[in-house]
This record gives sequence, C-alpha cells and structure tokens, in this order.
Amino acid sequence: MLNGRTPSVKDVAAAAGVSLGTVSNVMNRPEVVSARTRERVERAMSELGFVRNESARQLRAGTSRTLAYVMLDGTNPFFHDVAQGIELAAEDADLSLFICNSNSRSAREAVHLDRLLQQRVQGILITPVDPAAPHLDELIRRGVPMVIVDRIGNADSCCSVAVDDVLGGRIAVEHLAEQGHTRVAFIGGPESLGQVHERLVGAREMWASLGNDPEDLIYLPTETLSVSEGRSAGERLAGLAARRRPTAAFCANDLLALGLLQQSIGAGLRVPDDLAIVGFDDIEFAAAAAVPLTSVRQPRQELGRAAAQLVLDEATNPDHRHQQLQFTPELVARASTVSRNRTM
Amino acid sequence: MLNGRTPSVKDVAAAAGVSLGTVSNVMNRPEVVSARTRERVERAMSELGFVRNESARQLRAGTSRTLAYVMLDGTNPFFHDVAQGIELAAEDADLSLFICNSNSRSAREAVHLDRLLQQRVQGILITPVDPAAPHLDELIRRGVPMVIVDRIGNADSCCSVAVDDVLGGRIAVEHLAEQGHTRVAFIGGPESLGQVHERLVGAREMWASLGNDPEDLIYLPTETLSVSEGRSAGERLAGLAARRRPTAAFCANDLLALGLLQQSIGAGLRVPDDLAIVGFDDIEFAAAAAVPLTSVRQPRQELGRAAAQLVLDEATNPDHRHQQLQFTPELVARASTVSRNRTM
DNA sequence: TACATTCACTGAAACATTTCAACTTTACCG
DNA sequence: CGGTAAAGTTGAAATGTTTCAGTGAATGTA
Repeated sequence: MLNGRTPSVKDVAAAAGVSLGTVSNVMNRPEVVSARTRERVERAMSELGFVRNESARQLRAGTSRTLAYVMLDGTNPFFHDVAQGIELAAEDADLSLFICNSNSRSAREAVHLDRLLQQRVQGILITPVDPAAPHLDELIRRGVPMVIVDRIGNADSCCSVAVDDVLGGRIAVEHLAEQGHTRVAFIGGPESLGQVHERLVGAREMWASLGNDPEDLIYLPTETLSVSEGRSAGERLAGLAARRRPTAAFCANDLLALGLLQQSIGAGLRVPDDLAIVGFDDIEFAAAAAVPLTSVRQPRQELGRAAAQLVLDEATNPDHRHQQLQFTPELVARASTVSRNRTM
Repeated sequence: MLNGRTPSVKDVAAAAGVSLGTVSNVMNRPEVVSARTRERVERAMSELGFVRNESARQLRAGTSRTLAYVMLDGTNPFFHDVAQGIELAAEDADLSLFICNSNSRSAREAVHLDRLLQQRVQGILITPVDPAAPHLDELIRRGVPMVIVDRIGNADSCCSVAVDDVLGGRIAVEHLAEQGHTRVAFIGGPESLGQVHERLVGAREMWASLGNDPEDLIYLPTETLSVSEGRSAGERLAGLAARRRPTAAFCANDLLALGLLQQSIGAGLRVPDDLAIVGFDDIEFAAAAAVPLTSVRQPRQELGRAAAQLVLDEATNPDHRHQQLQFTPELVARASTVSRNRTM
C-alpha cells in the first residue's frame, strides 16, 4: 500500500481507522478530538514514520512558517550576531529562519528576494545594499512584511531598526578628545553606505562642538569595511608627515580597527600610546584582540530580536503601524584607548 | 477578477489567452512553445506581477529546490566559511541554501532536522554534535541524501568530507619541534569531540616519533573551543611551575589560540619568544591578530563545496556510491611561532 | 488527394494538506 | 421518554502547480 512512498495523512487515516479530517485535527486542533482517537492516530503516525509535508500545508493554509534575513556581509560577525537575535525570536514564534547573504552586491540581493517571494515567506528582514533600491519598493507594493535592519528607512513605507549612528560617532570622538587627543583620523568607506556617512557626521559634529579645528579631524576613506582595508589605512597613516599625523583613529567598524591595530603593532607602534584606536560594533573579536579594542557597542542580538518582533507584528496584527526603532549605542572603553600607565 | 490575491498561473493564462499548461511550459520548457505565444505569456506575467508559488511547484513536482546545512557553532567563523562554500555550489546548481545552527546542542539539532524533513529538502549537510546520534540514522533510513562535514563518518552509511585531523596534529607539533621547543602544551576539549581527539592523537604520535618524552607534551583540557576558554587555559599555563612550563602551545582551534594569545600578551609574555602559539582552522581572524597566528589551515570553502557536490550526486545520480573525502591540512607559519629576530 | 509526421497547444488529473458544513453520537434535562 | 444541545467525526472542496495523453493544424511525402 505504501510501496516506498513516504506516508501521507491518507495512510495514517487508514491505519488508524479514521478520516483524513480527523488526522488533520490531531495535528492542528488536538483539543477537538477525543483522547482515545487522538492516541490511536498518534500511534499510527509514529508507526508509519509520518512526517507532515510542509509544502502541501503551506499551499492549502496559505501561510508559510518561515522568516528570512538577507544580510549584507557574511564575513562580518556583526551580521551573524544580528541573525542570531532574529533566530531566537523566530524560535519563540515557532518559525524557521532562512538566512541569505547579499555580499554587498545588489544583484545577489535581488536574486535572493525573488526566491523568497516565490517561497511566500511570512516576512523579510534585510540589511540592504541600498535602501532606495527598486526591488525593496516592490516588496512593499506586494505587501510582504519587511523591516530594514541596521539602517533607518524612510519613515512610513516600512519598519526599521537601527542604532543612532550619529550619536555613535559623537561618543567615539568625545571619548578620544577626553583622552587628550587633538588630531584624530576617521577611517571608513564607502561614504555611500549610510552607516559610514552618519558615523562621520556625528564625529564631525562632536569635534566641532568641542571647539576643535575641523582640519584636525582627518578623513581617510576606504573601499570597504574589511580587515585588509584597515591595514592599508594604517600604512597611509604612517605615511603622513609627523606634525600632521593623528594620535588616534576612529574606525567605522571593528574589522577596520582590527586591521589597523595589526598593522600598527607590526610597524612597532605602541597602542594606545603612539596611536589610540576606537572601533564600531563591538563584535566578539574586538574584545579578544591582543590589545582589547575600545568600541562603540551596538546591541547586536537585540537589534535582530526587535526587528523580528516588528515583522511579526506586521504579519499578524491588522492594525500594525510602521515604526522606526532606534537603539542607543554605548562606548566600551578598553586598552586600545586607555593606557595602562595612565589608569593605574 | 484578482481582488487582492496574488495572481496565479490561471490568471496569467486568462490574460494571455492560453491554457494553464502553456503557461507552465513557458516556465519549465520554453523550447516547446512558439516564440509568439511565449512572448505574449511573458508579457502577461510581468504585467500581472506573477510570482510562481514554490510550495505548489514543489508539491506537484515532488522535488524541492533547497539544500540545508546544520552547523555546529555559529560563533565560530570557520563554519560560516564552510557555509559560504556550500552556498557557492548551491548557487551553481540553482538551489537555495537553508542554514541552521545547532549551537552544539543535540536537541536543537534534532528540531532542525525535523523541520528540514517536513520541508522535504533535497539534501542535508551537517556538522553533527555527535555523528552517532540516532536522528542521523533516521535520516539515512528515510533515504534523505546527507553528508557529514568536518568529520569522517562510518564508511558505508553516508558520505563525509573532512580534513585529516591526525595529520593536522602531526604537522603542528612537528613545526613546533623544528623551532626547538622541547615542552609543548596541547589545549582543547572536550575530548569527546572527534576533531579534538584526533588532533591530540596526531600530536602525540608525532611527539613520540621525534623521540621526545610523552610527559613533555602536556594536555590542558578545556570545556569548549572558545576564546574565553583560551584565556583561562593561558592562566593555567602561567600557574605551572617554571621548569614544567611549556614554551609552546598547540590549540585545537583558532578561537582558543586567540584567547591564549590575548591572555599571554596581557600578562606581559612575548609571543613567540616566551610562548609560541599554533592554532587550527586558519580563520581570517587568525591572520588578522596583532601577532599573526600560525595555524593549521583547512580548505574551508573547498570543504563546503565538495560536500555540496557529494550531496547533489546522491540526490540525482541513481548509482551514487558513498565516499569519504579527506583533504590535507597545511601549516601556515606566521609570527606567533617564528620570531622575527630568528628569521632576519 | 490521401496519408504520415511534426509542431503547438489543451484539459484534466494528481500532489498532500486544511477547512468547513453537515452528519452522528452522546449527554443532559424536564 | 422525547427533545435539544454539545461533542466528535466525516467527506468533499479547495489551494497552485506540473505532467501527460490527447487534439488540431500545418507541413511534408507518395
């Protein structure tokens, strides 16, 4: 009767001597079926090794049991931490999480979104390459619940969750100024990335409001936010004339900061005495560096968790209102800016 | 006619004035439909904004378009690199990749596998908590294509892809011996993890075959393979009596090595002069450390790619034979074992 | 002209579930 | 004991595709 096929509800029904509908009820509304038959059905299921076919379920019920996250850069642990937060929220809601990686390429992102659309996922969380890309508008037009992560989107088209990047830039520079630095580098890029732009804006704001010469906040642009770009920024820094050379660097993320740290130490500089370094994100590896890295912490898991809750609200609550959640970043001071001699 | 619903093939067929079957052919066998109607159908599709419903496709066609990878530890970048390799292979085969994380917990792993079964994924790649767990046998019994990654499974029940961990242990210790070390620590755990066990076995083999006293290869067990365990191993190391204290440490993975490196430098040791360190895996952050880490490289992406190819073969090739693919690890010597003074 | 072959398209069945109105059975009440 | 309500179960329809046997039309062949 089963010749090889994996068993279906029909087989279970036959084995338990009940109708299809009853088997379905056992799975979906166990409270409406009597204890005796429920037990009988459950035994039949486990004897046959029945596994519910999710495609059929989804087709008929019209609703999928998965969320998706399209991350920006799989080589940056920051995004995996965000994903972990989403995963936890998804787990609570008994949903699966589909993780995709656009690798900063808009075309890849579009391909992933198309697939997710075909999948009819319940909601999409995304850290977009470009929040103004047309394929994002299309999601909205289609009514797919979506929330933008790590970037504040334009107010009323969708929800978003992010940290206040301008403030992040401010507190990083404030900290360096407090440590007595009067010439500071900002390292990061491309500036088209909103995160980078806003951190730079915050840095400049604070620098000016402390009464410093704008010329003394030196912007060293990079191609990407990677360790190797951090290293090469270090070389450029070393190449500056001594009286122009900054005594501290604020990097737009921790990967850059780690690269810069490595290059500096390799070149014989003492960190923080010759060069102080502040990163951004506060990934695990920042704290684990040989000279533990001062960094502007984002609540990474919390970001993900909050985003998942918003997308779920949009998916299930008929009078959902879009909102822009903004978390407050926090400076975590470590040895890369605070000299041991000075503190002790 | 469409009132709100997302359009189906039926709507497209009506709009283009053809039958359902023709629309399906346009999507699946475009060569059998005439250029003129194909064009008409395609126009109708884009005008209506048609997106194929994957559940329905999968239900009818009986075959899904996704692979899944269940990774062991989401905090270790090594596994993300493996996942990236799988993703590339999946992309080539036009499949999606579902990534799950068991977080080293068998129960979580079982939950994920159950969901994947319901999803009827085409194949499962997994780095298992315990390769002998019953839920893995069940996959095999059900005939789901599966390959074990980063661990050699028992010969003929399924495919597996891994690096020769025993050899990895040997070359690490050989390298340290060559650098003149006569007392070496092996740091790692739990020993129940096959990878750890075999690396230790290799280390001991090589140590003995070089004619050293087994007593001088000191095993410092850890609870997990994490940065913080690396730090605490460093403290234990520092606590040893000076004449017992090793001058070099071989860590079972790079996270441990990074933790050890940090702790050692913080305690004022010079690396490699006071303590040489070798890691395992060669993740990006190993090369990016302040003192770049010598490490036993695994071909991370290649591991994933090969595993994906095996699972696809099992899924599509009727006379597939299980095989155990074994890659050769390679020592990458960097500053954490090779003193600058010595090389120059 | 009759016949065979190829080409383009059609229509209905099938996939495995959920849902829901209708039906039976049981329990309760006066 | 008759009537009603509640509880439990059934059967068929519906979901959006793919597949495949079949229908016509057009083309080529004798």
